[in-house]
Amino acid sequence: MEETKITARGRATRQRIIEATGEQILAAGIGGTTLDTVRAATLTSKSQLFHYFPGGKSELVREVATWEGQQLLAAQEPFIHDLSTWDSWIQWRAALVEYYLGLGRWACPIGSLATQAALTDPDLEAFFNASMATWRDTLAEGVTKMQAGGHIDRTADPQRIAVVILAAIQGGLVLSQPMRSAWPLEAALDSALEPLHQAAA
Amino acid sequence: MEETKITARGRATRQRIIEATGEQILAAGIGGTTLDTVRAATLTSKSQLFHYFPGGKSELVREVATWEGQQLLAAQEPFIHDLSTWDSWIQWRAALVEYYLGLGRWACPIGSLATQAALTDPDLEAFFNASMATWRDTLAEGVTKMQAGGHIDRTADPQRIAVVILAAIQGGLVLSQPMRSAWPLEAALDSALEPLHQAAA
DNA sequence: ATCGTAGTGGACCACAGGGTCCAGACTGTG
DNA sequence: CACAGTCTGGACCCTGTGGTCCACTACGAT
Repeated sequence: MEETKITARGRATRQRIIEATGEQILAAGIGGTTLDTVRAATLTSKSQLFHYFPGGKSELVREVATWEGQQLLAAQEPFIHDLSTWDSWIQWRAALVEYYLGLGRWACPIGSLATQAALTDPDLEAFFNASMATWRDTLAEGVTKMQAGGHIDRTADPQRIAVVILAAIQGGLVLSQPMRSAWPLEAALDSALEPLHQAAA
Repeated sequence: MEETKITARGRATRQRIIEATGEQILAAGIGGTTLDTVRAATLTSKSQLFHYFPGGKSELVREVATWEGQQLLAAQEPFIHDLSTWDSWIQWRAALVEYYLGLGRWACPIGSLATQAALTDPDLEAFFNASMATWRDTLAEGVTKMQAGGHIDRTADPQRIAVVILAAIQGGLVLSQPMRSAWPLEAALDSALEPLHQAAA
């Protein structure tokens, strides 16, 4: 998509639409989010929705996904690109939980979006795969640093540990959502980080 | 709901509808499952759908949820009601993975259903909460047995361990789905069971 | 045999919701 | 100022889909 001319005003409107849609999806799911409710929430018109997202709802959802993905990654900075010490891991964990807390809803924007639409939208599935892969690789990188620093067992597979941590996050959120409490997420996450802690201490 | 008269033939049709709907939901999500596709797959008519599920689609989905819930629990028998030895845990784990494998799709019928519809259907959310609670309690019971048998640390909180295990299952499935492989699930699950193993060995 | 009830078929309805169109207002650049 | 292109409003269309209705059949009981 080579960018067609877009003014500051236009960009703001577009962004407003994306964020409002993201909130609605988080609160009511993709199915519970209609173009009409988005239109109402953003004080826009149908034509604007299609002006900025010619591909319609599916394109809008994909844009929301990339936006939320950026937010999620940004929230973990700068710690996620360090992770060379146990203390850095602690800070990363705190920042992540803080991010989810700020959403006001115990759900991963990316994860829940994926489980809802990946079945029917191949593009979205690919995006989800890519997101998870880079996230996983970044964590694995941190594990490798810990190994290099001699803090933990060097024979362990960083990729595997990273996957276990991600699974703990996603699964923890699944349980936190109905319980409306952070503790399942924190318990799962801490448990997954335990091996790193044990060895580092 | 006092049961109205229902013959064997009727019960069979009803069950056929439930199972077919379950498969479609697992494959295409709730949104991707319409009454028409269910009708086609089961060779029934609209009127039958509403004859057996007067509450319409939402009632049908709830019935599917309870059915899948029963299946999920049944698949873990008899091990899940033992769990007094490490060996029993091993067998339980194998049975569970086997169950998910048999679905042909790396997703938890209960979990994915919940993340899709719990937001809009309070009844379904309550059902999901109840399912998770009993599942969790049953696992916690097993942990308690391990503690009583002196296999593991008695100061650990069984409920917490149970939640961590459930989170590993749900999260592992989230990652297994796009990767189309059992290993994320198995890695997450084994990692969560590690504490039990360590002490039991 | 007949009668009542469960079971079935399929036409039909209503409406939500995604998507289209066009006219008009705003904006910034020559 | 003029004009080109962006931005916006809102009426409109149309398909998909949940849900209703009614007539007809199958079948068990008395």
